[in-house]
Amino acid sequence: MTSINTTQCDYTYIIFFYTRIIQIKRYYSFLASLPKRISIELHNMVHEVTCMTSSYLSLGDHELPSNHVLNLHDQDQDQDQYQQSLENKYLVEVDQSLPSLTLGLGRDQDPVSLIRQASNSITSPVSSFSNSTSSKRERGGDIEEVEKVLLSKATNYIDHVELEGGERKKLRLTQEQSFVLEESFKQHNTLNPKQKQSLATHLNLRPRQVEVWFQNRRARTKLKQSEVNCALLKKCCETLTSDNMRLKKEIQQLKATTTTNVPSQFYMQFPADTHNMCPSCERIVSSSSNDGGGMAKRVLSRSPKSRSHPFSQLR
DNA sequence: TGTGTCAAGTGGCTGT
DNA sequence: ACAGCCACTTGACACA
Repeated sequence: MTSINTTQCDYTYIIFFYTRIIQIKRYYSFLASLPKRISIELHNMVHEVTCMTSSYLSLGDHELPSNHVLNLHDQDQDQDQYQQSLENKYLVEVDQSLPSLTLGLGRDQDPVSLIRQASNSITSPVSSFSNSTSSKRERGGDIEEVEKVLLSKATNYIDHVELEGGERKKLRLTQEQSFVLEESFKQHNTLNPKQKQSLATHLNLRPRQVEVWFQNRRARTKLKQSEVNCALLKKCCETLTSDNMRLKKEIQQLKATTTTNVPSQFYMQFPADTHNMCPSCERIVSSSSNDGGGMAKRVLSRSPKSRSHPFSQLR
């Protein structure tokens, strides 16, 4: 229906749109099984591509209404209508600079600038909603990269069909998805690319989403662990404080006793009645044993483990 | 309405 | 240069 003047087209430019059309068709077959509302979104996508390419894209049995088929001569009018209709629907990221053309390349636009425009309208492949462009995962500019980005973009339409007025909608994982991810996390808390890809395929998520889930899950685990450690340290601190108090009292008592009954040169040979081992660090803090050993002796017989500090054990 | 949770964005660091 | 990870942050959402 639209005549394509290939002499004016860069081959890259053709490949770009052709790739996108194929991807959308691929997604359409998936979406065909989903509720009508999702299908509406797909038609919007198709419409977008139609706008961009000015060529009619057939979707098998689900053909677009005739008013969705663009004509080179009424693009501007149709563009306005399209923008208007988008505002009433659930579509994401309506780019005002949506390329109005075109494989036919009329007016004063050149293929290179158009393809740049199209690429710029595509946000980060890792972001479902953000318009920010600073992601370091967005590197590369060849067709293969563009293809990946487009694929991601198409997926975003599926993931976020609930979007209204361009607002960001939070993705909630289903119980099944969470369960599978949890089970996987129990087996290995990091993923290699193959595992990531297979999980993503199995759960119908993007690999990036699986990756993010694992990152957040590791962070949660770490946070929980540090809370446990904190509680443990608090307990240890309380024990040490009370031991310290008791020791001070006992020292005072000892001083009082020894100064009256025993010559000072025998101080070190007193039974170490008031020392025992700290359960965590195994340092001698006090004792209630009557084994007859002196404090010096007990300190010397300290376990080699005492070199490791309780705090380090908690790490 | 305040708060907690969680998916996702961002920037820095590190290993290859 | 790039990928992967982490710490920190943001924003949507659920719930009391």
